[in-house]
Amino acid sequence: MPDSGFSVAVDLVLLTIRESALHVLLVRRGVPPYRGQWALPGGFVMLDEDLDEAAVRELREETGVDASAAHLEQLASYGHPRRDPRGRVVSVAYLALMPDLPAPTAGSDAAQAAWRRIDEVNLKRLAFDHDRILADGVERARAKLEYTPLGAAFCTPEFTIAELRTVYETVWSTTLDPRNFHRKAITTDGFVEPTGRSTAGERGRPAQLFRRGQAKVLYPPLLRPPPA
Amino acid sequence: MPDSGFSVAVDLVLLTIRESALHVLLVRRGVPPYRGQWALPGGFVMLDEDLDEAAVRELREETGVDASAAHLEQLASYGHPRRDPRGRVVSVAYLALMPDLPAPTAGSDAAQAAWRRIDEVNLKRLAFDHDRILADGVERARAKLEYTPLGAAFCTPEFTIAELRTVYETVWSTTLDPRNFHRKAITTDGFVEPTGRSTAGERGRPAQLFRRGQAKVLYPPLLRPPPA
DNA sequence: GTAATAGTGTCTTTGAGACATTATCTA
DNA sequence: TAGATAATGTCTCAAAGACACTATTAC
Repeated sequence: MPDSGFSVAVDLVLLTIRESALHVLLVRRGVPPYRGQWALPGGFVMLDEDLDEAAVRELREETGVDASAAHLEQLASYGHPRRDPRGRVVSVAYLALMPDLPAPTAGSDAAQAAWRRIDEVNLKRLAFDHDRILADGVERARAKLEYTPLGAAFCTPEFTIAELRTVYETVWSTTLDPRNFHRKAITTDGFVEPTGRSTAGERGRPAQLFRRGQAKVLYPPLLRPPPA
Repeated sequence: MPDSGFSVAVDLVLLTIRESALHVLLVRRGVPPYRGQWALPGGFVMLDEDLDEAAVRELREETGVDASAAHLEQLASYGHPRRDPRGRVVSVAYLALMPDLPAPTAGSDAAQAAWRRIDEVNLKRLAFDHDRILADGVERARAKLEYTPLGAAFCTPEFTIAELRTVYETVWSTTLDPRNFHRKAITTDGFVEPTGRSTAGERGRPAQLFRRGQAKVLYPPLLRPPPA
């Protein structure tokens, strides 16, 4: 009775911040369909694999990134009957946030990979329905910064308050008052925790280093400036 | 190269409020596996069907509910290799919120359907991984009330502020100050909009009737009382 | 010293929490 | 009339926004 003719894929919206801009990792497809076009990295789920496992594996295989260095969460599933000309493919999209490591971004296949600025890539035509998946991923990331400490996922394990603030400013495309942000970061329970260490050798006064706090959710949240 | 041996199902977490308690619609399975056990309503996606379409269809077929009467959104996907003994089934779960219509809840199959109180059903063993799907659905509903006007999805098209407040109190298992809630509902842009009509024939002063506002998100949100 | 950046403090405004009072209906 | 429920108003407190100042480094 059940139709068993489905394939299941995972696609990754892998975001990072480099050169003060939000970037997504794209791969150029080396095989049809959409050969030569840019797409999100991804691949098919194997028959004995859980979805999360497949996402971790694809992250490693297609981008050379170890899952422990990134935050990874399920985003949503996309299953239009004709979204893939090869057949009936349901894609489970994952959102990954990571610091700007000098990651190889070396695709296992001959496909080339590249970080692209979010604000420039939206204009391009991505393969499949990946423009919509990307848009959903970016919006999820923006929303998550409001009520979780996950902004730190874009930073190295130890970071300064100013670095964390630029993450927020970059992802939200806004500017935030450094003093108010500092107060919010310090006083909100479980947002960041001090390491005791400081930066050195930089210009200006050394900054204290923090790591991500243990909170799952920020209370109260750190809301984006209203759209108006 | 892609494994095509997957089946894809949709499962529904259909929530409503009746008798001052949050209820979920469950069906008793008439066929193996898990015969005789309670499960979320759901079924397999057909090969020419989009995921959302399948969710709407299952909502109609398994519960007799028309999608226009409910709020329906994708929740998450579950794909452990052995979550279904019949084979490799990936389930795309949907969350549905609806008013307490005298819905037939008549399963198309011989399966019986029943509304169960959330606080009582958590103890029981549901089929498959449906206990986890249900928990995720309830948490999503609780969170959505904070920053969207979707609490109104539990109400009839026109409702009073007091009715909307009891929705929040029921879903969050808390009590809210009627006067503060009234102020919040009225002054938050796009939360509710007046119809001009009022209740009549009830005890006490008649209440104004409202319908759901147009806002996608509430700003500022209406936060749950802190867990502490 | 100067320039640069980090960190702290204060005032104001907005919004939520606590709570009293008035308004309008049914019985 | 009494009883019930709706709606509004006031005071207080917590937290965000705006903004000035002090602290600590490199040079």
